[in-house]
Amino acid sequence: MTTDETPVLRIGALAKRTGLSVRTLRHYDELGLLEPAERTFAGHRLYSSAEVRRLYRIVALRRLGLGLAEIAALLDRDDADPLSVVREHVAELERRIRLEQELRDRLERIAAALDRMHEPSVTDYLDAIEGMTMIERHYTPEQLDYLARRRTEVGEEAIREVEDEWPRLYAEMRAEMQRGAGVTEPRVQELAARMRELVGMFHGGDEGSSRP
Amino acid sequence: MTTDETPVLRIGALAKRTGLSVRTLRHYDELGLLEPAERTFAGHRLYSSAEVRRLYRIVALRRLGLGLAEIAALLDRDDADPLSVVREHVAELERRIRLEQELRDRLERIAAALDRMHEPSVTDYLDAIEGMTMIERHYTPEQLDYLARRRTEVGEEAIREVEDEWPRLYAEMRAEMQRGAGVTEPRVQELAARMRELVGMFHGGDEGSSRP
DNA sequence: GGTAGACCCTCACGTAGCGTCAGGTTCAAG
DNA sequence: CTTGAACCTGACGCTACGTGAGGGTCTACC
Repeated sequence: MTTDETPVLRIGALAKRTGLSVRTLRHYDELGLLEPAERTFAGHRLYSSAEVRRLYRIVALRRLGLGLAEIAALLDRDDADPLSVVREHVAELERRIRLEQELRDRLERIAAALDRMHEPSVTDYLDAIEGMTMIERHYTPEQLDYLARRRTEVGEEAIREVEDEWPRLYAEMRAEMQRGAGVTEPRVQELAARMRELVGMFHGGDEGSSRP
Repeated sequence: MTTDETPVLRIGALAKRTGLSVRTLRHYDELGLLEPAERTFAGHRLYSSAEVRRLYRIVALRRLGLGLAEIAALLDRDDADPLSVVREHVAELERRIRLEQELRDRLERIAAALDRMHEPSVTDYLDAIEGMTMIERHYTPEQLDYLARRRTEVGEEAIREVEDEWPRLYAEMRAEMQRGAGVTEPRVQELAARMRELVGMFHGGDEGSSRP
């Protein structure tokens, strides 16, 4: 694997190197979530560094509790911002570590009590179970807010883009028409296409990614 | 909830207190894994402290990666040793914490590189993914050994039981036959049944609990 | 005592994310 | 060339619940 995009890992090698299963990687390919860079003549999958980078993000988001469909939607929107996934992942790890340390301490107290032939209180056990479910609860309210805000910001960016650009496009279009340019003129076509693009950002932009 | 076995938690209360779902608790009841202490006249489930203690062990063993059937088998065998589950659980938490700290450190380096507009190496990403799968790998070799040793010890107990009892059974059987007793005699039938039981411990004892 | 909403029951269909297997082709080392 | 490992596609199956339907119970309040 070189630092450019030369494909060098077959599916088995990638699976072994990452600890994932071949079945998992094929599953992701089937879903269009992680497609190989190319295939050999025989149909073998070849993965390059871009796929590895994307795979990191997939697995990290899985660990954050997102379903595969959600991950696909998110990655297709966010492919320019790899840093945000890493940041979230770090935050999640720190949360887990903290909760696990608390739970471990709690369990050590339970173990000490059992060692002394004292039955721990029921509350101890209930707290321990609750600690376990807290650890496995993937989204804190803060994280959900963050993701929701992210979606909103993308929406807001689109709105601002349209607001900034539309008057300029309109003014240029008007200038062209006052100059007597026809609708087949390349510049007019260009302006019209961009205007259609901006309009399309509003109608095709929201995919409704609520989790069942 | 008092310190004796008075049932006081209904299923919703137990679910809320532990962070588990009502559905999960019902599911465990259906499986006979965690049965309520009693039911009200209306059929509501009532859980006491004994159930809470058992539930702790169930959830802990789930976190260790055992399936529910395996947990049932293990708990039915080990109901006298709650301390071992706590111990294993502590060990698993410490393992996870250690791996998560390593992964967090690794990710922070990746984030720093991305911050500086440097693309991290592919090896960094591969290592990160591997770190994630290591964390989720439930059984360390030591734990597998421990569980295997546990099963072996149970097996050895069965062997000893047969070795101790068989000669006595055989001697009694011989005495009965030298007395002229027929095979239909109750005592002879009893002895034969016990001998069949002991033999069956060898052939029916191993459930092949390998995990796919 | 009556009411209303939260909580409980059983039953049962459905699912996400793979695991496993079958049957066959390709690749790489000896 | 041979052989065994690695790869392909296709497809059935699984675990541990989630969800909804339809109905009864419990508890607090009027």
